[in-house]
Amino acid sequence: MMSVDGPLTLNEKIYAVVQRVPQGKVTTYGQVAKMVGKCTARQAGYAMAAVPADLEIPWHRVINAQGKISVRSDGAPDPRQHRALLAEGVVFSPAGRVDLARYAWQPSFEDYLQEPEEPGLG
DNA sequence: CTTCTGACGAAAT
DNA sequence: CATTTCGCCAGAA
Repeated sequence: MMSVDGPLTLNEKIYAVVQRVPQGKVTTYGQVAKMVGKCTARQAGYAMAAVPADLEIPWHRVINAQGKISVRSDGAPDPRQHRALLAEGVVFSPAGRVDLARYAWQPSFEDYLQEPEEPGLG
């Protein structure tokens, strides 16, 4: 079991959101961060870099706001991420970018762990 | 305990 | 479009 200081650690919240990204769709670090709530795109990136091999997180569906696969410390993007997306039907432009207007995941209100803004409930 | 490193994004210049 | 600044979690040594 993982130790937690609250219901979930920040990374666990991020993983929970990424797990909701459907096949054939992509999301961005910034989008994940907003859905998690108190989180930044940077944190989402850190979390992706720390995805436990135990968990089955569709981390390959998380790309940057430019619609491109982010490079790792290697200096180049992981080819496995590119292949995984192609296998799901995600199309890349000649520049190696994904059309976010077409493939970006459109989450429902319930997909959010924490409302990013006043939902108007109270 | 300290130090280092690691999948980003928005705004200003 | 390129560069700079800020944001500030988690694991390893």
